[in-house]
Amino acid sequence: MHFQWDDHADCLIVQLPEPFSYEHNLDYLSRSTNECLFHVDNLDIYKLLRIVDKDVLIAVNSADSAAMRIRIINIEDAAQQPELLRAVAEYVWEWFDLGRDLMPFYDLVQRDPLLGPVVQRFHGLRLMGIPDLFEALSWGIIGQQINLTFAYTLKRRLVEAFGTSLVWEGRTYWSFPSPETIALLSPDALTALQFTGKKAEYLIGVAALIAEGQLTKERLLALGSIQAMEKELVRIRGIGPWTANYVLMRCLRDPAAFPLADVGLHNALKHVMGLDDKPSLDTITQLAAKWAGWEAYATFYLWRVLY
DNA sequence: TGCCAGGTAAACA
DNA sequence: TGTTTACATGGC
Repeated sequence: MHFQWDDHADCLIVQLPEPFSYEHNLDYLSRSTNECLFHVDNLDIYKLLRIVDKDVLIAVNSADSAAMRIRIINIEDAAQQPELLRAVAEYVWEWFDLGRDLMPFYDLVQRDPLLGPVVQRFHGLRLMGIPDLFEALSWGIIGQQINLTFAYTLKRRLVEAFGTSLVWEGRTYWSFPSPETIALLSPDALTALQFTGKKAEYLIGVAALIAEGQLTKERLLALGSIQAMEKELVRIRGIGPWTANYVLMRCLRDPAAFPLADVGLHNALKHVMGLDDKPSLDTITQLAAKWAGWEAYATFYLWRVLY
């Protein structure tokens, strides 16, 4: 990771890899007008980060294609805090998956009749992540078996009820609730927000595991293989194969993670294949064999054809 | 207005 | 081990 503080521009500079399309990433981030965890304003992305008990409001921009500029809005002497700068740069680095070399993926699928046109159309798109494990698991659980529009509504209710916020120039910025906060809730507090009883239990259970320190990104990553991580995640009540792979894909950053049961993936394949019905799981498994090692990226690119 | 939604656990055969 | 059903509610 390369980053430096630019005194003249008063912002953090993170070098961008090739290929990288800020526009395609921004399009992805703009897909819901009901997103509550960041705010896209023209070419700026505003986001509130929690960095060791401090609320840090950042604005990300990429005016030129070679670098990302990150303003740290609410902290006067950010330049004097190297740990803070590093934490911010690392967050953005993970969020945009800047450490990934995309060329092996493109080499693998550019001649694929299904994926070839898709990767060409969204060239430079990165798999936008959810670096925080609790947020990633929560978003997965929230999204189970409901439409995305409603999922965004539920997330907003959760965040606005239990998250932390910062007001800046008339706009309120939110960060995701801490697992410690959610672990202490009774299911009633979540069913009141229209969570189902089960999802309320799942979410509180996961929050407790993380709050107690039993479940961490580091522990999962230390297991080494994707199979071992998936097995460990699926042991947790409320986390099935889909959620486990969703989290492996967007948080643990395994490019071979594959949420096979994903309805969005099914509909995207139906669309690009020109089918009348969604393809069967067997058909998808056969197709995905050609994307081996890059199933997560294939899935993420395919989602883009729908929204 | 009925079917569908970025599934999972639990019951059942 | 593999299949079926309840969950629960909003969106379109």
